Amino acid sequence: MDYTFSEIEKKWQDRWEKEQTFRAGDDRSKPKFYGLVEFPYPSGHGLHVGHPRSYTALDIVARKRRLEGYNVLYPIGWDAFGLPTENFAIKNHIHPKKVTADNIANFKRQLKSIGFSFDWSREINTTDEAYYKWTQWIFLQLFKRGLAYKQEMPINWCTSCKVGLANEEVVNGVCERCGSEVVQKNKSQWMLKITEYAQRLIDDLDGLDFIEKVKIQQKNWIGRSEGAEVDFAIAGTEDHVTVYTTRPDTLFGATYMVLSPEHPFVEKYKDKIANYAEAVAYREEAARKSEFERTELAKDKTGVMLDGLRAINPVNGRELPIWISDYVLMSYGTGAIMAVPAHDERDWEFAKKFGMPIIEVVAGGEDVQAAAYTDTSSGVMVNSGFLDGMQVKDAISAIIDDLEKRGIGHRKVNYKLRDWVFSRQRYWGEPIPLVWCEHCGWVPLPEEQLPLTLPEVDNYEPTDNGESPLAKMTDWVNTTCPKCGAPAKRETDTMPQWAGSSWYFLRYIDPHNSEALADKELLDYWMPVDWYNGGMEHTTLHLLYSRFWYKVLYDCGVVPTPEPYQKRTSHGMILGENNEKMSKSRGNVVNPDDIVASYGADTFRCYEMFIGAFDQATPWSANGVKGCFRFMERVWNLMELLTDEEGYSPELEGTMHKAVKKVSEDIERMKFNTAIATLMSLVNDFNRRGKVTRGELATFLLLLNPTAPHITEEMWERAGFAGLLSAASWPTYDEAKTVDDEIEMVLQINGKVRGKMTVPADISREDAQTAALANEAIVAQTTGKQIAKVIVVPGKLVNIVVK
RNA sequence: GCGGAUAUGGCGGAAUUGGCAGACGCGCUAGAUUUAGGUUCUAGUGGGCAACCCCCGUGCAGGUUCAAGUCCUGUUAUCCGCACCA
Repeated sequence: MDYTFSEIEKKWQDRWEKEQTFRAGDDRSKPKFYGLVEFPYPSGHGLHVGHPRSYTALDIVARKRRLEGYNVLYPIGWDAFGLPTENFAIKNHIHPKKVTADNIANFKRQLKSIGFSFDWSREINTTDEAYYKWTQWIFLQLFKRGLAYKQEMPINWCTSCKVGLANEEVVNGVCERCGSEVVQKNKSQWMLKITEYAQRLIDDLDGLDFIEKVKIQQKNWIGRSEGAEVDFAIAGTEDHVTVYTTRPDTLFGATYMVLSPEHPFVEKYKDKIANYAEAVAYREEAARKSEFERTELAKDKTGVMLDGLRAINPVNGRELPIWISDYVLMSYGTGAIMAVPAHDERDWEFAKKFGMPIIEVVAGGEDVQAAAYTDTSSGVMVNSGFLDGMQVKDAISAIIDDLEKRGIGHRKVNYKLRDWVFSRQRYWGEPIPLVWCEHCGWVPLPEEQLPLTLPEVDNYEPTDNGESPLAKMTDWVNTTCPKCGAPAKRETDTMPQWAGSSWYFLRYIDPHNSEALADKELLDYWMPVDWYNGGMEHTTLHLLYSRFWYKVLYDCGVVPTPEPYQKRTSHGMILGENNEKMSKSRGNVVNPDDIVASYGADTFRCYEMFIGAFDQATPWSANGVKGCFRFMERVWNLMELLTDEEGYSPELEGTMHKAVKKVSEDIERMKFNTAIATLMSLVNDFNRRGKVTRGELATFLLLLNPTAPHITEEMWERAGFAGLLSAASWPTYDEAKTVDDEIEMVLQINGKVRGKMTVPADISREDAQTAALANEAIVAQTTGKQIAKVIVVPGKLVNIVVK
């Protein structure tokens, strides 16, 4: 009988939809499982083969959990606001709303063709008014708690298109579209105070089951460092400049100071700075560079010494020259550093280039004139007054105590994490629900006026002065102050795409609620998300942003737990056949539709899981897909080997119990490739023996079902098993039956395999040693040699050491 | 630069604790079946050797150990992220 996968898959997909097989239930007495995957951005390119890697993995987990008796929530939706849609709309004169609807329809068709067990009744879309009403509501909570504020921030500005650009749209310092120069332009932007949550975002990671690299990456991104702020007096003034340093112990080694080119002192003391014009020119040059370029260590250090401005080292009264240089960033610390070239690589390079003195203050390294001595953990202080002779650790405490006593410095914890720039000068995003009133300042819209909808207009193209396209829509912009009733203007910037995706997992719980973002009791039942899988590239932005929002909602009493995701795992990228990232320009893109059409969804799902280690990048292979298709055919042909015996036959009993154990454990560890390998071996065993019993087939179909749901349902039905396979129970195994009575032990001489012997599994050390020494192969090779030692590893091997 | 990872046959990968390196799949070779084969089945397949024995073999160089893909030291190469892409 032919394996007619397209008919079979259509049949079961229709059946599941009709019977609502995968709808999350209301039975709150059952244990719940909330599995989450990152909802897609519905781009015009359609589904990428990378999406199903994540979706199939958690689909397998979700299906297994249902078979294990859990009430499972496995939802999907659309993260539909965004730049590409807006740019496509502008270019082709189609409204972004229409573009979005078309793209979603296509994505939905594709996802359905793969047979994911999503609860489609909970589908959400971040661009729906009923959805973004609550995105706006959350923003208002942030605003009311003082976590949203306005600040001048630089944006990328294309001098020719006269439009703000995303970093991605800036390629080598020029505009991606027109090739013109891009400069940094200051604009007042809404900011969210994620830094206020920095410590909690670090601390609360401890209780979570996140893969270690995610935790490490988040911690490094937040970048907590302990150090001190120290005031350096400006010579000839009452003023001082404050620096942040993690190495206050090296204060005696400071030989100059460096300010960020944007540091306010450059303006403040422009009259004292003889070469002010040169400094301004340098600052303008720096403005053209991205932060990435500026901090690159490999590049040549540049800078300008401020002629006429000098600082005084508070510990020894020495006068220090003040420089500006672009490797010092205004956005970190205080925008000013003390330079200790002997013990900091960047300072050392700078000092070498500009002939600044290098003074050793920690002894124990090589010659500091030849290279900076930075890892000073075993060093001892020298040339440092009262610190001399101390260990670095003690010196840090001693110097800070001294500075604090004198009132010119104090301990300070800094975070690399910066506040979240929340404004976008774009049309296709959530409007920010605030009104500017001359009398009252920024006034939030009353909650009953939400959602503040995006005006439906024909012209959503960028303005030529850097304002959002909404700024041109005067009917919409001009309003009255909700507080005093005077004429007022709406905020015209919109929210970034991150907004809608920062809380979407909450909406799935109660997607149609018009009174709250979700019902409290339902939140109590379903939260936290039990298992969230997504890409590593989201670790430092989306994952951190959504943890931040969730914590704010927790502080507001809206959600029941301090953390949203109990478990976070991550999948590797699928590369093109040539081992490069898939992209249109490289011509190595694989379309999921083609695979489903040629081989079926089950083969596609199976291959996506068999392709390689789940957490690692792997190239696509057309031949690999064929291999999985052959596996499906061999599975299908098992029907011809089916006998009417119930249960497992004795010769395969151990194999069956081992397979159940292996597949069950492998799915939990996301070792999908080895789970499938086990199932392939099982089919080989059935074929080798020329039959499969009903009991064996039933177990096999259950184990394969999460991976290949259609073919297994069909075979389940044809074999006459009761009900839907999706409603059956996951098989169990007997640990005792996974252990063999007899095992093969390896015999080694000096660590090299020289023979094998079959012995009872529970053989004692002594018996194993005796049997090994009596073994023919061993006797032959040990005769005439002296046995120095015999090592027995029970159940594994005997190693005989001879001289 | 900072941060995160990876390196095993011709290829994707396997090897939960240090204990038979190469499971499973692809590809390849030979044979069988088939009107045909880009179908299916059987056997073989890390390298060296005619062959058993044996020797070599997990990026590279050292080390620890009865035993190292796995642990330690050093080193090289590649990939991913870097805050307005999602």
